[in-house]
Amino acid sequence: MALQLFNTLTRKVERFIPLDPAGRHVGMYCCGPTVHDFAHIGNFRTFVFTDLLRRYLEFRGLDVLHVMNITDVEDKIIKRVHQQQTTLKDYTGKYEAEFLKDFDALQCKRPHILPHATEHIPEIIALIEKLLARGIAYQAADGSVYFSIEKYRGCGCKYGQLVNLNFDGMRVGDRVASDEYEKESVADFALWKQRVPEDGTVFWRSPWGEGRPGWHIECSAMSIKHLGESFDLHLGGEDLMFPHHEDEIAQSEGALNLPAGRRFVEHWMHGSHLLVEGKKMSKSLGNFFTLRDLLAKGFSGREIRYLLLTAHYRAQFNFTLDGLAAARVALARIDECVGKLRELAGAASMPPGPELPLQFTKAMDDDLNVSAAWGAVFDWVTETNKKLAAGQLKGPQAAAALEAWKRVDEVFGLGSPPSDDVPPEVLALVEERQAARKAKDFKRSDVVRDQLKALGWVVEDTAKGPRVKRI
RNA sequence: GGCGGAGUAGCCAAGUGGUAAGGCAGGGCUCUGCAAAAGCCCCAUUCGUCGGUUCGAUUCCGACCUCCGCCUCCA
Repeated sequence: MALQLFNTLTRKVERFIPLDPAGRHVGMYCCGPTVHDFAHIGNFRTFVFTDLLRRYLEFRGLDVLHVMNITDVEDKIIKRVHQQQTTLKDYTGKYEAEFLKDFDALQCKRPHILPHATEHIPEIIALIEKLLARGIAYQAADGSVYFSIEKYRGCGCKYGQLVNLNFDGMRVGDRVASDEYEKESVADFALWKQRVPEDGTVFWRSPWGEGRPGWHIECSAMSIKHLGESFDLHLGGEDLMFPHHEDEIAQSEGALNLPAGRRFVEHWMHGSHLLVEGKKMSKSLGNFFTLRDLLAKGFSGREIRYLLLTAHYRAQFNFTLDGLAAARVALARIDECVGKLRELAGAASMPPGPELPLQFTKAMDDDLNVSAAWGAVFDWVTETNKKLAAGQLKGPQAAAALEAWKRVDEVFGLGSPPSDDVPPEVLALVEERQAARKAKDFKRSDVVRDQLKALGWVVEDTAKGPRVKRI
């Protein structure tokens, strides 16, 4: 079977075929964070999804160039920079660093390129100039430059590729109507915003005067620069479909005037939102968790990653702490099994057992069906545990099983659980308990076990002696 | 109002025109001094509701109900 992925352009699951004639290189652009505040785990759901896709493409032998932008200029940022009397760079630098820290904690692979909007002003200006030259953009009386959807359509281009648009049926927000009245048409959007006093020190020179880029143009400029005029994959959260991605297509295809049959992006994919108590997690509703909130509750980045990876990317997913607790237990089951294999395998080295990777690939080829993939993993865990319990696994077989898991985990990216550094006082208690057990003083040994529990450790008596684990 | 998505056991969640994967929780047993871990067994005659097509539908079609998202900054 071949890899199939859902494409928002066609609303169908399609065979994924790279543009590269050799079928090897894949260009992948992900809409990254706007660094105006701490990101919440709803935001990170999308990044974990893009990480999963990248890793799976690599697992399938493709050579992925992964680009994720950092939006470091935007209305909210400008407002806060002004309020806090700081500079754009200081303000966004802080949140970018925090973002990347969380990104790493969730064990996402760093994109190969992390372009910043503010570092691509010349490319943005050049793109707008192309649109003006083609007559698709215009400078309005307020000095800002807008994209004309009417002119764009007049060029034979289609506006409304990702969503069905029916402007008559749309509820045009008050904000759009009152705020940007200089536009020729309500649906037109800003490419370059004329500088206003509230912008403070945040502005760049342009052929149209001082100002700053509109929201959508940065992604067009940066993706074209780093991935070319036509590339394979563009990803983001479902809320970006409209207007952001629709406008990106319009700007890019409008400016590039691509030959017939070619398009800006071949394959668009959108991750569904994370919900909290059945509602969208968002800053404005205040019902969000940041990664640091969850870390403070004692959960690890890898447990959160696991939870986010158990839901299909196109399914809305209701985030709850109960769900996270259940995920912790499920993950521990895998860890327990893999840990035993690791112990048995020792230094033995074997090629991977074929069954798990085969079932895994079958599941993931179907538009990243992670539920089926986890089903394969847990079937494998049960099988492996059975063999372990029966003493049927020797070093080489354990090594082969372990290698199979490693292959799969290159995609899931869970890695090993952090190894426990057992404090001396805990070790002392373990020894004391063991001595009591030898002396058949079980009352005493149970008291010590309770003491260990109070310290946050469980002790397991195995054939090879006692073993402690952090609770 | 327009557009899109979803309703499967206590919870999470796959799936198929031929009779329901997996995880968590729960119950019983084995192992254990007792536990833990692991193993074995049990846990949806049923897939929002009502119709239709069919030999047969949870899976296809229609209507309805409910929920969510987008249409406005937003992953």
